[in-house]
Amino acid sequence: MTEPRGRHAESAMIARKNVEALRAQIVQRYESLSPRLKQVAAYALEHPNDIGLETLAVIAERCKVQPSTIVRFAKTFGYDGASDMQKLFRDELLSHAPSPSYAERIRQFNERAGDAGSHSASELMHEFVQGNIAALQHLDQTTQQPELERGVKLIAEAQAVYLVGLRRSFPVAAYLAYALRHTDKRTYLVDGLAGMIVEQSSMMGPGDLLIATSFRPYAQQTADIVEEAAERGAKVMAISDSRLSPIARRAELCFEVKDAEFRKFRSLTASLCLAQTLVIGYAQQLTERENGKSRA
Amino acid sequence: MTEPRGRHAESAMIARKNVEALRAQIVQRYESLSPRLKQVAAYALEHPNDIGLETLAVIAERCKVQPSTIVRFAKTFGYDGASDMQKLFRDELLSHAPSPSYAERIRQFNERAGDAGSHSASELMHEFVQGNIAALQHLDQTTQQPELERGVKLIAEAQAVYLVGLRRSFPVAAYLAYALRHTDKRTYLVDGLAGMIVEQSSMMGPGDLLIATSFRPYAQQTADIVEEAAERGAKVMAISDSRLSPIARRAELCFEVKDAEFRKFRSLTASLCLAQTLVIGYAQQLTERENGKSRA
DNA sequence: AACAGTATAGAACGAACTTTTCATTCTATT
DNA sequence: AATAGAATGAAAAGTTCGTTCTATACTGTT
Repeated sequence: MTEPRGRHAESAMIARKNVEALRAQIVQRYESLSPRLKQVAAYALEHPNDIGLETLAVIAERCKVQPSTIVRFAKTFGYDGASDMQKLFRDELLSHAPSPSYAERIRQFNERAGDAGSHSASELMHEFVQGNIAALQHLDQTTQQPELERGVKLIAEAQAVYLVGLRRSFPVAAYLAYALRHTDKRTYLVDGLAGMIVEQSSMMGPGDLLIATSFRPYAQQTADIVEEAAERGAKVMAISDSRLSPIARRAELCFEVKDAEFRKFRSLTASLCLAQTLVIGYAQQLTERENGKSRA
Repeated sequence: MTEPRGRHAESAMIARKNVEALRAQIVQRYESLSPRLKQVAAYALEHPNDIGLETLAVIAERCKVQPSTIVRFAKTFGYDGASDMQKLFRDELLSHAPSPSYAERIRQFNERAGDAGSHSASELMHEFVQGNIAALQHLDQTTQQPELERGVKLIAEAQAVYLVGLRRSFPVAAYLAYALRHTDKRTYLVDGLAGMIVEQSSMMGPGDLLIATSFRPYAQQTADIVEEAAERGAKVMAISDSRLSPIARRAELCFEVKDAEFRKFRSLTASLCLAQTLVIGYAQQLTERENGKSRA
């Protein structure tokens, strides 16, 4: 009988104990695995629940390997067989058990709710998540369909799109630049590199669109660029937290976004979601027109 | 052939849909059940997870009944067989499941979004909002408290923090740079400006921390910088979509983030929420220490 | 007390599943 | 170019599992 455990014997024994250890094992040994075993490894990391619940045939089919490969994988990591490994994942699923029983569920919930107040890192995250979800839902409720369509239309009609967003708004502008460059639209990120912000924005002209993002406290430079764009005949779309903001006043169209905020640190979740909607809305319109043309 | 469905036929059909309805059914009909079926009913209410995960033989043994009794129980409540009923409990387990259920939701979101034809702009936004919410909840559920704390600690202990994220990951790095500069931490954004990416990253040394962000398809340059950081003795924190990614392997700590995605356009919502948590976690720790000092 | 109808236990069966085996393909080395 | 060794795919072998069937025990009625 061949011995499947090599120099990984001890560590494999550790991996037998819990899924977390196994995950670590998989990551550590990933590079040394054969191609098929890599497939299984990746799937195991991505879909641990499937490993625990589905049959080998199903898992194999989803990994695009033979059932026997799953067994080989399990043995490689020190298990007697695939079933043996599956037990581990199953137990894990149970240990995180969501609904042991009604009483238990309610008890756990109360415990979690009860010890709020102190701010451990994961409590912080939980708060942000809740705040960001609220911000997203607010965005969804308050954003008007016609405004979105006007936004997409502005992008579609622009010869070129200039993007500006400084300081905390910079990631929004950067995301828009990245995303729009995946379409055929000429896109320029006004980043003020080498103090050339004036020079960069002096390129704008009629037929162009400036998408300006700015939140309180508004950067003066952003307002200046909006001003310049308007004077040069470019259209302006604003993403801001108020229609009264300096960049909103000269704008053709203004999206008012209320992002979650926590101790001076503004989240950008809602703004980015809006940005994504605009870009994909535009990309979709492009696709449809192409299809329309090719069909016609 | 006898018809197991009696006057409970319609309600049994409802019970088929979800565990909650079945529980109600069981409670309602409990008194009219035979002794053995009562045993099974009680067990099903108390240990729904067992019903979903264990084999009939095991469940039967724990109920102190024959396996065939479980089958009769299932048929009494309108299922084709015990396996049919088990599926229900299994799905329930998965839907409340800790991690991959949300991953599943994100996946489903992506699928739905993928095969969609044309959408109005506000429908698009609604879908993004839902997808992003799912991604945020997934983040909250899968991120481990100890990992977050290690992340904050890594930042706190670093002499300087270097940030890298190219292409679609750039906004994350930019946001981290912006946010961290509002603390006292020395922060450098490795942006590869003027082709100086190698020069910029050669500044790193022992005691420094590199926070690298990269998503599929991974930028080779980002992996190179991680490599260089590790060789120069700097610690590495990775924000990525897989622990198997090139940047994750050399990392001290890796956060696995599943962002919503729509036709190649990855959202950054979850990644940014994680970034925010880390920074504010660090900022809070700073504040607490200052307060501690001033009181002493 | 006998009987009809129902419930239960246990064995038996067939289907599905995991594991093993073996032939073939691939890869690296000489 | 040849060959040894590893990796893989396909299928057989062996096991486990869910379901059904039947004999028996129970319950309530006449």
